[in-house]
Amino acid sequence: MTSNPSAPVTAKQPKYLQIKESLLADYVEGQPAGHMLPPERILAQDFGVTRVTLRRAIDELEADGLVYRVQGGGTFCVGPAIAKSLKLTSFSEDIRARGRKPTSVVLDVAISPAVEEAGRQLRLSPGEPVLQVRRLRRADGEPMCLEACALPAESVPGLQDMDLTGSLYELVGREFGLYPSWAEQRVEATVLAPDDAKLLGVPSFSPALRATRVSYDARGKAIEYCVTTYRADRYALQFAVRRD
Amino acid sequence: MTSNPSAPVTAKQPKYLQIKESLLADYVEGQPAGHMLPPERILAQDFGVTRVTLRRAIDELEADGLVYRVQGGGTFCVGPAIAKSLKLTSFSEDIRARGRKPTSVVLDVAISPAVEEAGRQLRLSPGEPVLQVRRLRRADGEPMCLEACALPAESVPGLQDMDLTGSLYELVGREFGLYPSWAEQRVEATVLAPDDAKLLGVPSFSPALRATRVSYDARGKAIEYCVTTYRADRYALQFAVRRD
DNA sequence: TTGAACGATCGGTATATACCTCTTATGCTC
DNA sequence: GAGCATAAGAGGTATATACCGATCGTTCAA
Repeated sequence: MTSNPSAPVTAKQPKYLQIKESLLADYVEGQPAGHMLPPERILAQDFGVTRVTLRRAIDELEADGLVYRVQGGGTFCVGPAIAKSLKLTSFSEDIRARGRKPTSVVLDVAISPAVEEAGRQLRLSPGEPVLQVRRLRRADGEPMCLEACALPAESVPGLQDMDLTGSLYELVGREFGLYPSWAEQRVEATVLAPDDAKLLGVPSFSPALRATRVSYDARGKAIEYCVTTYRADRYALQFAVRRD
Repeated sequence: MTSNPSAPVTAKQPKYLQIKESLLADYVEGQPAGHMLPPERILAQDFGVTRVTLRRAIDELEADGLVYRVQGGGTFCVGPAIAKSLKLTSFSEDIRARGRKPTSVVLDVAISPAVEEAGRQLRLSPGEPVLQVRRLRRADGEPMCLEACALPAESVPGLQDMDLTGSLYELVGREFGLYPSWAEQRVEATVLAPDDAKLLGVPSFSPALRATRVSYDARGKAIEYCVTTYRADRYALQFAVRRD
C-alpha cells in the first residue's frame, strides 16, 4: 500500500469485497427481480480492476443468493422478496429479526463431567468437564422456549460467571473467539413433560417442537450442543436450504 | 469438440471439476479429520495446471464443507464424521440415505385455478391453473407422511398422467428441466386431524411435524409449494446450516 | 534454558491476457 | 411473414506471473 493519506476507513479489506459491497448498493439493493447488471467487462473497467477480480466479487453475490448468472445472457438480481437469509441464526437474532425483544432467564448453570448425549455429541472424552446452561427464553416477555446448552468447559473458561441472559453466540464469539461456521440440526415434534409445560405456561402434554443442534467451527471442532424445546403454538422454525 | 479419438469419457468437464474429483479420491475420502493436503503449488505442478485453476478446485471442496484452509498453515480435511450433506433433499433421497425403501400412494391429482395459499406462494395470478398432488409416502411400507404438492400447471404439462409414485424432484427435473436451487422451509409442531391420522395409521390428535416448503430455481422462480405432515413418532427432520 | 528474530513455506489477492461457449438480436432469404 | 444464418456480446475457463500476509520451525543471542 502506498502512503496515501486519504486511505479508506475500510481497514484494508480486499478489493473484491469492497467491490461486492459497492455492487450491492449500486445495482442489487432495491432492484426488482430479473433486473440485469451491467456486463462484467464494463463493471471491471468502471472499478478499475481486472475482470478476474470483478468476477470474484460477483461470485460472492451469487453465493449469497442475491444474483444469478446466465452464460451468454447476463447477471440478474433475484429480487427483494427472495434473498432471505440462508444463515444459521441464533434465537436472539431470530426474534429480533421478527421485530420482537428477546429476553432470557437462567434456570441453571453447572459444570459437570461429560456424560451421555452432550459429551458424545461434543466428541469429548468421558470425564472432561462440560458447562451446562438451561435458560427460559422469551419474546416480548412471552415464554417461547426452553434451551439447554452444553459447551466444553475448557473452551469457555469463566463463562459460568458472565451475563448469560443475552445471545450465547455473541458472547462466546466476543469473549473466546469461537465462531460457529455451521451446524447440524435435528427437528422433531413432541409433547411437553409437566415440568417443562409449567415453565412455558401451557398445559402438560401440549405439542412442542424440539430442535437439537450441534455447532462446529470452520475446523470441524464442536462448539456447542443445544436442545431447544419450543411451544408449538407460538413458534415455527423457518429457514432456507440450498440444493447443489 | 476435437476429433481426438482418446477423448475422455468425462464428457468435457472443466479441468477444475476433474481435479476436484481427483483430489477428493486421492486426498480427502477416507482421510481422518485434520489430515493435511499437499501444498497448492505442488498439487498444481502434479496436475499440470496453474495454481489459479488448482485453487478453484479446492474452492469447490471448501464450499462443500469437505476441507478447510488456514493461511500460512495448509489445507486440511474436516473428517468423515462431519461433512454431512448441507443439501436440500427430497423425501425419496432422504429415506434412501437412511437405507430404507421409499414408496408412495397417490391419493389425489387435480388441476384447478390458483387459489389460497398455494397460488400466493407460487406467485401466480388468481385463476392460473395449478396442479395439485396428494400422496401418502412410506418407508419400507410404513406410513411416514402425507404430502400435498402444488405446481404451476403451465410449467409441467402432462405431469398429471405420469408416474407420480417416485421422486417428484427427479421427475420434473428429467421431464421439464426444472431443478430446484434452493427452498424456503417452515417447520412447526401440530396434531393430526382425524382423517390424516387414519391415513397415517395413528390415533387422532397424535403429535405431528408439519413442513411447508417453497422451492425455487436459480432464477428465483417458484417451482413447487409443498406441505408435508410427518408422524412425530417415526420421523425427524435433519439438516445442516451454514453461518456466514 | 529461554526468548526473540528470521526465513522458509504456506495460503490469499491481484494483474494481464487469451480463447471458449452460450444467448440474443440482427438481417437476410425464401 | 416465417425461418434460418450470422455476428455481436454476454458469461465461463484457463494460462502465466507477481507480490502480500500468516504460520511455524530454526537459529542465535541473552
